[in-house]
Amino acid sequence: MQGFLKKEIQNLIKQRYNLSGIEFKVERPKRKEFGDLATNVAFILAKHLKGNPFEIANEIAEELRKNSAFESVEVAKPAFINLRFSKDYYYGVLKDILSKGFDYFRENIGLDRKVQLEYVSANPTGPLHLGHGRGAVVGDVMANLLEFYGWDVTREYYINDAGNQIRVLGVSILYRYLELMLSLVYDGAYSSPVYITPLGDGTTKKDRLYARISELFREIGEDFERNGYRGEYIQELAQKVYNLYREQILELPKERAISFLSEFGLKEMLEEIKEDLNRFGIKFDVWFSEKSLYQTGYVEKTLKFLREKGLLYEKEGAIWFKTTEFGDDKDRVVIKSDGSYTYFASDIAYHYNKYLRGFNKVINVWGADHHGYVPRIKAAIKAFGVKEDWLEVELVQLVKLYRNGKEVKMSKRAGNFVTLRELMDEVGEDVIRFWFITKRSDTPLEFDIEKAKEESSENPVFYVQYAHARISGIFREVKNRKGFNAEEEFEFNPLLLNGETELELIKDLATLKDELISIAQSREIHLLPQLAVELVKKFHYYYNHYRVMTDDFELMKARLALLKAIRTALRLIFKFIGISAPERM
RNA sequence: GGGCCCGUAGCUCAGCCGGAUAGAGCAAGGGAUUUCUAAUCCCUGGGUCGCAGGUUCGAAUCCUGCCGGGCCCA
Repeated sequence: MQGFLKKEIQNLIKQRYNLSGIEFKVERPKRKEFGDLATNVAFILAKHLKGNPFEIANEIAEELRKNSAFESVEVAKPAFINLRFSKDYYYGVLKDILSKGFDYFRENIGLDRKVQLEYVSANPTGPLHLGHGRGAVVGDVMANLLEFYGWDVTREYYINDAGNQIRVLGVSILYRYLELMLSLVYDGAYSSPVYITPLGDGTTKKDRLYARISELFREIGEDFERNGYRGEYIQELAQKVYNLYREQILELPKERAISFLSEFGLKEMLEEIKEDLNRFGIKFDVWFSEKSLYQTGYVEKTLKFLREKGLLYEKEGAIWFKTTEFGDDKDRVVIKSDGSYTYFASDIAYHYNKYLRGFNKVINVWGADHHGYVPRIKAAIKAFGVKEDWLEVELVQLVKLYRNGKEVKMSKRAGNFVTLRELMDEVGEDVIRFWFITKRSDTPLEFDIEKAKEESSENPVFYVQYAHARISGIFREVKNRKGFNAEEEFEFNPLLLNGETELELIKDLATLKDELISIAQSREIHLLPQLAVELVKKFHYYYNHYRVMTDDFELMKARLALLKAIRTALRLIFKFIGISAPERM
């Protein structure tokens, strides 16, 4: 609708004023009296033409009046142009929605270009927490929108499986495993004859187990104290290790044991993360391993590329990348003086890889604590000779959790954090998904568990879902009592929908497409819940003031048609947000 | 010390590429159902848009400084 008007005006100013490429706004005014759509084009033109805005507005209005799609075109002081579409136009929209369904709202804006979205990408060293959950929803909803609007979308999770923290995971599991073994030895689990029969040297198998446990404790104890992960999940992993391997881990040399447990922990954690995400309605097309970048020589290849461009140099035993040449405020190390690679090195390689895979656009959904990292990765991209806006970084702020009005402080190291899984158990996936995108993602989100649960009846999530359930309820009853199946296609007379609320609802539906497109383009997904609430609010009003199921069969059919169109719109928005559309509540 | 983000109703937040009387949800108070689901609807109150300047016909919105909160880096 907006697009239609915008084009009309653009043509018009080209013809009349010989201007093109003028940026102006077409929007739905806050007040009904100002019409269905309003534009500020006259203000903008006045600046270009150095003319009187009011006069220009009148000139344009005069031209627009010739178009039969508009019922009225008015100029309001200082120089707004307010338009009203004809009823026929709106009835046409309603019929279109019914015949096309979701496709009415579709438009190929992406032009089938390839876009990659990288999100979550949590280190597989612990369960997903709420911050990850927020990033997950943000990434997923963006992907849903872009996919619908004509982009060829790849959803990707980058697994940090190459760094030191994987080793720390192994150390942590080993430590807890040792604790477990120690308590078992004490509790007499190893007191069968096999273990207590003296061996040739006067010791027993049990003695040797005990000695080995003590030895390993001495070797890794300090490391664990300093860096180890403290969460309970580590104990659970240790228990799993014991169930599978019993005391066998003790027989391995220390480093072998650590790397074995690192691998074990990594696999287990990834499985859990996948399960959680699955339940949260999030599926990735690609799980991209950082380690693979080393194994396939990608990191080397990328550094070679940079070296040949003269962008690497040595200083203080380390290899540096001249990111300052591309706008960073200092150069960055890619290979440390001990010869190991930095995370930055593999990140550059990863983005080089994305570039070579031919994506037209790449969107990274990152935790906001990485914001200092953006200039250097952008620098790397510029070094590839790629335009800066090829990469879009969407920063997602923390989720502050409240319980009983008190903030729950979370730290992964200290292990006292609430996991996404726990929250899903407690308040449900739909509530979380909805709430996580009600705020702009770059500002911190406060999430009160008690509120989300206790005030469930006043919860906006249920408010919008209830509308869907109500429509479904009407359809059920109409079928039961009147024997009319509204699910099938049927003819109706739109002229019967001339109540004020009915026309407003149709207008809302007509505007919705423009709004969704705008959200997809600007990535302002926090507006989706607002859109849903606005539409649903009007629906609930309608429900309370108009009766759908009546003896006037023609009127009933027309109203059912309207409800069906609303339901289509709701389902589409729910699909984008990723929440369910319940048939009854 | 440098950089980034935020400050709007009692609370949580929209609005911010300048435009018409600054919005929504929650919370507070009052009302609505013999009818398709009351998880609903209607009405009411509530604001120095952090402060001070500047730009402009016009500023919550843009610029500068300050105050307050958060994050990153050194």
